[in-house]
Amino acid sequence: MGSSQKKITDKTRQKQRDALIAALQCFTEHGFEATTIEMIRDASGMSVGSLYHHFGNKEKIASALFREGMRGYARIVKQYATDLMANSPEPGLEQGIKMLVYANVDWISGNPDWARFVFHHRFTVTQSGDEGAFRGDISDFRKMLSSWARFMGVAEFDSLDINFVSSLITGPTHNYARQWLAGRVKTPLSEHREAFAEAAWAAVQGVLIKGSSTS
Amino acid sequence: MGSSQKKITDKTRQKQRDALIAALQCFTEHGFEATTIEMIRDASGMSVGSLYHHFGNKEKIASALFREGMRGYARIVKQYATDLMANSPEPGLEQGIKMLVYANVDWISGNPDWARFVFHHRFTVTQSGDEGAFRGDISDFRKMLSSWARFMGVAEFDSLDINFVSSLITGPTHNYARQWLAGRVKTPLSEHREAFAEAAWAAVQGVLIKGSSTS
DNA sequence: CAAATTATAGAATATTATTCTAGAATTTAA
DNA sequence: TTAAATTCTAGAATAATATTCTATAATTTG
Repeated sequence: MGSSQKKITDKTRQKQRDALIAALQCFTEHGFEATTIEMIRDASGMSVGSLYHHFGNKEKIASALFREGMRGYARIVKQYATDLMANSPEPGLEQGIKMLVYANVDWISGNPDWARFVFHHRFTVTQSGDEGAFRGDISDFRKMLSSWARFMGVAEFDSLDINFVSSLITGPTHNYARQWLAGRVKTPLSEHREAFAEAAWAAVQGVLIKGSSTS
Repeated sequence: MGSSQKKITDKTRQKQRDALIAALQCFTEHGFEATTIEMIRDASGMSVGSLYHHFGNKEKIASALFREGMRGYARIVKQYATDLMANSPEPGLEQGIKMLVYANVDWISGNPDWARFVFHHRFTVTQSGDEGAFRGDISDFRKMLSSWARFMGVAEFDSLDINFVSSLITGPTHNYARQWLAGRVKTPLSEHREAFAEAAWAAVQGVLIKGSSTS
């Protein structure tokens, strides 16, 4: 592919970011379907032409937004991991897993609009347009998990499907988060922070003991 | 509201069902956004006028589809619960919880297109149009869970947020299912059937022991 | 500074959802 | 059985919306 690298200055990058925030507000308020380009134009102050110049089409706006959201998510996970390593010289698998739950709960609680959008578009976006762009972002968490396990010498982990294990860890949190973000449950996700961490650890222990779920 | 009850014959009900199946195929193949009314017209053999006569608009087609999907899901859960009661006179909480996981895994595995659609639209649909219509459907599972717990005299359950507990049980399964349905993981959900059941039980035990997660 | 590139604007166009009108099929009620 | 009422079908007409296009302004590069 002729990757005709356009020069993008910092100022325009910031404008794009602002436009994405405006778009996110629209999506949050009206949903993706219902927001029109016109609405985004209004909210962002950009012209239709500029929006299309920068993003290509509505789908790609969502795509860019998704990637931006994932970057924020990856950032906090990395941060928490770093902190854990700094504070405890020999963190166990339990600490590692709970840390992952905390990072998830905290990011979602602190960035509900981003989280709602990311959850809702993880599916849609991935199968359309510029996939390659965020291939890396998504798997950050997974890679971290497996290197953790390796680092801590949990041999049983190698025989487990990494996707299966991460579902155990984040599944309940994400499931509840979706409900909470959609307003279908009132008790904030954050109130179950500790309980989800405990449950994740218990679940992983459960399969490590039985241990026959090879992939 | 003037509930001007239209008379709906069995034949037309069947036609509607057929149209919904056709719509589901379109959505499965192209995604909701990308499928046009025209496509659904083609696939269903109906005219645009008929489609709008029966469903109202594109969103309502999705809504009807969602409800149809949820009915199928509720049916299998009810079935599994009945079978469990029939086969074991005094089923424990462990059996009950594993049964719920099995029902979920089996329905999703057996109806991937429906599952994909339901997962993707649980959010969208709920916040638009005719909400009341499926208020009941969705909560079937939850109600069953709490009556199970009551039936089995698990007192600790009363102090737990029912939404929290059902996230523990179905969260990992659904999380993995989403990935699998989107083609992002290859190992079929069904291969982890037993492991997810074990994990759910372990997770619930984990919070029951700690038990301080009151709502 | 001049050429080249990138950004902005909004009108023009194309696509798609929705509405509308007329008539066909079916049901209801006598 | 038949006529009125209701429901269904069809596709053209319309409206809403996404996308493209053309022109110009701003910015960067050499």
